[in-house]
Amino acid sequence: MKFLAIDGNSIFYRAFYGIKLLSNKNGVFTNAIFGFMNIYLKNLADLKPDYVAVAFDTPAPTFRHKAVSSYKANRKSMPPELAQQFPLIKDLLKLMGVRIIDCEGYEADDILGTLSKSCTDNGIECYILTGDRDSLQLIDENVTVILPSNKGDILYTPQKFNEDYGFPPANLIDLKALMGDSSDNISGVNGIGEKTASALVKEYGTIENLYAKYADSDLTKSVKTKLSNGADSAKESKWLATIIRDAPIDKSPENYRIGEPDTAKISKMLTELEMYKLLEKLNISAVESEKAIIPEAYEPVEISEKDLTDDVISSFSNVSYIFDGEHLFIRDGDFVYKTDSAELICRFFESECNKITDEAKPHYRFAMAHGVNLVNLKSDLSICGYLLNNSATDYSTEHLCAEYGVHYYSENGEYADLISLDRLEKKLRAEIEKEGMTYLLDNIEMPLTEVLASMEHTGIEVNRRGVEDFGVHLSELIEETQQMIYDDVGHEFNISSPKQLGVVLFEELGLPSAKKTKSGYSTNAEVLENLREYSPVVDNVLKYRQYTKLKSTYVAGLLDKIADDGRIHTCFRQTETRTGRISSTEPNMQNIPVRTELGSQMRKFFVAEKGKVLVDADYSQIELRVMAHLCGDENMIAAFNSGEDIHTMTASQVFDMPAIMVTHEMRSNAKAVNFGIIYGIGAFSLSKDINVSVAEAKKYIADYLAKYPKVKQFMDDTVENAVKSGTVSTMFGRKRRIPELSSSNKILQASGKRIAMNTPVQGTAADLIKIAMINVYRRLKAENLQAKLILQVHDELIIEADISCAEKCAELLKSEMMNVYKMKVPLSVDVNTGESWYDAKG
DNA sequence: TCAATCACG
DNA sequence: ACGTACGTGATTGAG
Repeated sequence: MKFLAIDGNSIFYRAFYGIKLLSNKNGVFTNAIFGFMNIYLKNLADLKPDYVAVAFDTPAPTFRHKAVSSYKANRKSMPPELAQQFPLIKDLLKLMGVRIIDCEGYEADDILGTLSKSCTDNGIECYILTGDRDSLQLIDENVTVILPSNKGDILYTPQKFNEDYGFPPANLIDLKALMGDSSDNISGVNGIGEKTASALVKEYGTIENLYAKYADSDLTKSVKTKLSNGADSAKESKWLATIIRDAPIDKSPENYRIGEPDTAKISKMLTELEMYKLLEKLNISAVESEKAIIPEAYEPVEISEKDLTDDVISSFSNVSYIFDGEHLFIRDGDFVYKTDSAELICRFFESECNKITDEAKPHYRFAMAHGVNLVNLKSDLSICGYLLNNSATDYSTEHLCAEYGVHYYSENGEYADLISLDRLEKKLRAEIEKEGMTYLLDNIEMPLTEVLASMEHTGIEVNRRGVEDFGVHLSELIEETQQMIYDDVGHEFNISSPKQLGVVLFEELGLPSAKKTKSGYSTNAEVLENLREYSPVVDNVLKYRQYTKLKSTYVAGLLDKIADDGRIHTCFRQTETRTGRISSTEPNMQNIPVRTELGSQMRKFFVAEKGKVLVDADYSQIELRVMAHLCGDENMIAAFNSGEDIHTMTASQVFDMPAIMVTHEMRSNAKAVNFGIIYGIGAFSLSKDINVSVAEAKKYIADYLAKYPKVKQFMDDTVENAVKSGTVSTMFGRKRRIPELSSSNKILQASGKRIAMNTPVQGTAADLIKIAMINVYRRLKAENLQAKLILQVHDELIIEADISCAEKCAELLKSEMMNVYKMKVPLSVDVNTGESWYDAKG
């Protein structure tokens, strides 16, 4: 028989600090619960105990016999994010049939001490799970202590303890009696540290034995004096360090037998906490959870399978379907139709019936690859889920069902997703309507999916030879630079390892002010930039970094992604970002180098195919214009209406002088402030950015906000609103929850405020370009132009157009982007045409 | 798997 | 007193 006794407080603390802050959509924090359960479940699986107890310190401890231990020393400063999780973990454990135990006036480890003794008395194997090494004193042949750690748990048996400490576990309290423990307010013997204490314990065992013999021993005079002076303290310390083993608690192991879990309540609780991973681990399906929430949503669905035919397809009016690229299932009421025939699948996609599905982009890709149109797709549930909660990572039907309390028909086996779709869709639609996002869904996100699919499908041509040659050139540069670094340093090392590089720069070469540290020296570009004058190595390291970045991420990375048609087909992700932007992966086509001369060469290899050109258009300062529109500041609007360079105009207005008097530096500083405004400005960062004192930066910001009072008004209102509602939104109703605002952590709060200021601006700009993309896509199609939209880079769109219609496309593109929405300031668009992306960038 | 770094808007 | 601007993705080294 096995007994698992857990120090609840200690493990819970470790779990909290070991896992980044997590919360559900109501702002209830869950990271400690998650971490605790991970540790608990792992040990449960490993040990398979018959009995389990989780001991907690009493909420208002009155420890009569000893000082508070380390984590309790911090009790006053226990963050509310952790404190609020205690009742939850206790409830959860109880639901899992685990007994929670505490005892007025006793610490958790006293309870463990008592339970472990009781186990020994009853011939039961005892395992103590704790993060507190104090408990190691409880180890004996019958009692094992498990210390969880990232590298795997450490099991302390008497043998293992002896190997580590060099004496038996029972003497741990003697060690503490001598060396003390500041975190537990145990004083020990003054002047005796870990080394001496350890040696003494190894030699004498207990302090009683030590004090009986030390006077006649060959210990040094100094040690003898210390021991003699500290005799009382040693005795007191030993008593303090000794864990109590007869606390007044229920000592009968049989009363700690693991009970039956209440799965219904567990799944209800974990669903509310949005802890789906944990549900999965517990092997409790989400089904039971929403049965518990809204049982009325569940009605059994009887399904008859039929084969799909043309006649059947033409009879559809509203259906849901799933498609994995090969197999199509369609549900029409009580009937499920399936087929693997590409021809029938295309027929279905083309048919007029209204369709809902889980994730539509691949379906559009399939249709395009087969030369047909997927029409009347009304709802993509992954996108619905994204609009309702853009911080999730999983928008699968099963997940969404769990989150929104819809029955997931897992009892229908392979049809579970399919059978669940229509109910889920109704629920999500209702939520979206409630949140005012129906327009956003129907008129922006849903139509956009097809546009993105088309862009992915078309792809962009790459000059493979050019990239390869560039790679060879880079290899030469890398080789040269590397050799120069090795020569200067005097030996070889891995320049790409920040750790090794840090040692070389700051220890071997002795470069100054290794200011920034965090698990070592910081060696980022900003730090190195300031060290250039000290050694030629620094400059070469910066070069090496640039070359290797280009080589590995861009040359090698892109070559790897060129498809058989000689083009790159990136994946645009529509449910990824918190602000509403789209992202690009495999490869990321939104971070191709442009800011440096060498890097921008890469863009020469992205080309139009023969007989075509690239038409590139980008918005200038769209985010600042959105800001001007949103806040309605007359001065800022006037600056944009003047049509002059906005940063110069800003400088002119803020410094109150004619534009012609604005110096290069003034413009550049004004530009930095303009950027800062969009990000939720801070004086410190601005000062670093434009290299002035914090005080000066402060003045810049103050002057700016004084000149543009409605900007300040807008920021204040937005933040105030965000704090009240926990949410911000864009012009088109896109929402973002900001749980950081309800954190007690000031830094997180401040970050939440910046997010609140930035998201409406960045998000609205994202909405605008999405609308423009849809309009451009439709016009190219409607006007039958030999041209395709192929890339989007946040404020930039690229069309590959037949030379014959390039001019028309340029006009169309510019006009659709400029006139996408009537704003209080004009939207300015620069458009250029060229053979390559490099050329088309003006 | 995570941290550090750096590419983009 | 604290840490220090918003949003992404890919690669590398190291645990």
